[in-house]
Amino acid sequence: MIEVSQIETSIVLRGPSSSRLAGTRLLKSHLLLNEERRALDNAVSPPRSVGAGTDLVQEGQRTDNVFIVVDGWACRYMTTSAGGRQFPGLVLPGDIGNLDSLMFDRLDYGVRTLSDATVVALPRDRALALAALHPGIAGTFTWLALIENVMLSRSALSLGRRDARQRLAHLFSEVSARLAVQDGNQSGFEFPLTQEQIADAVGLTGVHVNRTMQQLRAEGVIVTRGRTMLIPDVARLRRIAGFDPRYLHMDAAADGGLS
Amino acid sequence: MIEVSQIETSIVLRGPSSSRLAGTRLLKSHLLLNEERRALDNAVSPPRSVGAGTDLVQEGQRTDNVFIVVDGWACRYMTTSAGGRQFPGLVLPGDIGNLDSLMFDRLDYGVRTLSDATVVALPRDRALALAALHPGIAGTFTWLALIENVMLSRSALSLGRRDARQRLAHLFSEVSARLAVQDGNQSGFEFPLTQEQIADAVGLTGVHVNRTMQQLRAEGVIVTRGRTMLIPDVARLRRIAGFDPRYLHMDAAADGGLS
DNA sequence: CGGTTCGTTGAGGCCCATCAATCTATGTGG
DNA sequence: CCACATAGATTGATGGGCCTCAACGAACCG
Repeated sequence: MIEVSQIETSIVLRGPSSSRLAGTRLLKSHLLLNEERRALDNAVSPPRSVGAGTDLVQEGQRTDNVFIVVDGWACRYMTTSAGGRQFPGLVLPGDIGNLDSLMFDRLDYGVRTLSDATVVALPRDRALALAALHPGIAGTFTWLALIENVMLSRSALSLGRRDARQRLAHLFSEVSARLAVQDGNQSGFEFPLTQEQIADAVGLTGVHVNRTMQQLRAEGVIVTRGRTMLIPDVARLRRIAGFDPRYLHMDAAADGGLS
Repeated sequence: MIEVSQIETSIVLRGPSSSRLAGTRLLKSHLLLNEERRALDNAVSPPRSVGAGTDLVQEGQRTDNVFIVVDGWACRYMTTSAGGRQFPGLVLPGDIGNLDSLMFDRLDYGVRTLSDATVVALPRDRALALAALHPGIAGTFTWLALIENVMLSRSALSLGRRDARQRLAHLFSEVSARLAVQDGNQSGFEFPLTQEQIADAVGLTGVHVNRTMQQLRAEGVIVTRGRTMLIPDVARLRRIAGFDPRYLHMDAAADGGLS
């Protein structure tokens, strides 16, 4: 929060509108020049507040906007014809909901808020125009897409080859790792997902998620109080999950980047 | 094949070396100018022939090259600490094996050939330099990354919410759809995967893949002869799989793109 | 205080994993 | 040309992890 207001004031000096993308993963890209950051910020719509459970984009719908969830949680969701639902990804505060809309006019998943959220829209044509003009912006888009790739690949390993206990441990590991970058390194964090929604994220049933989380609680691996989760021993959780934070590429400086 | 030789000759006129990327998905990008196509072709290493089962990049290894599988099949593979193996993606002829290496110096998966293959390497620094210089190349990289995103997301739905029969149908649907673009629309195609490898792709056991494929054969959904597969009724297969080819974004012209 | 959402618990069953053996095709050396 | 080895496909028996169905409890809310 402190960091956010700092960024806001520093940008207010430059343009007529305060920063709408402050704290966003897009703006945090190390590939961006400050000038490009400002250009992105100006290209984006005014923030909109939406309630939990509203569709930013419906499954299979077409859209011309890339939605950035400045605050709050959302999910990408898909459904089978039989009614099964799966979240291919969670959208955490500051994340982009539908980067695919940068290139494709139709989305094969939907984006829905899981909590009250404030959202900002980046029109595709403006995004593409900026990318064509600014190499840093273009590089940031691939960078963001590749990070999602990494998370989706790891998720495939979980869904395909891990049991319920490990899948849940992996989900909690990933979420805590992704949040840690934005919130500083706390061991407790907001986790607004319903058990049913957790089930949709890890490919299980709500009932089984319940039983498995009870087991994890009994072991002391996780502590839940209301909608907040606390992980007493992150290393242990990660050991259970087989989770290696090194491949999340959150600290971009450690990677090759533009070199 | 006809198309390939056309591209070759048209490029031979321009540069000293014949096209190394002909027929490759990278070169087929609709975002590319011919000048950019030539630049990419010149940035790439000479083709190398490798046998089946060789690692282009080992799991968790660092590399400075993006490998393009000009011919033959490969897979991205990951393993759990318990020894479970999962393919987050198949690399078909003309596909890029490790696009992630464009931005990250360390890969969290490995890339291994599934058949004899000829491979070409694109050094990261050269790729990034080209991307910074040519908007079409930069856009192509995001486009490729986003396509992989789509496939990974659909795979997540399969792994999380579909049974063995549907998963196999989905795999065969996707492979046939991806191949159709390159080979013309045939109903039969080379499918060099072992049943064990199919199992690694869909998150099942080799034994169960065997039984389920027998069922699909008995129903006449698929016909296998040696390493070639034939799908008598593609529509039926796709119905079983819940597969919608519209979201594969193979015919790029139909999409928004650069507009 | 009735309704709704979400968490929890129990019973029963199925899909798929596991283990292990057999069969077939292919290749190799003597 | 045959004995042998190996990789991959096939089959059977058994068990377990997770699903399904169903009910109940708890928290929240107008």
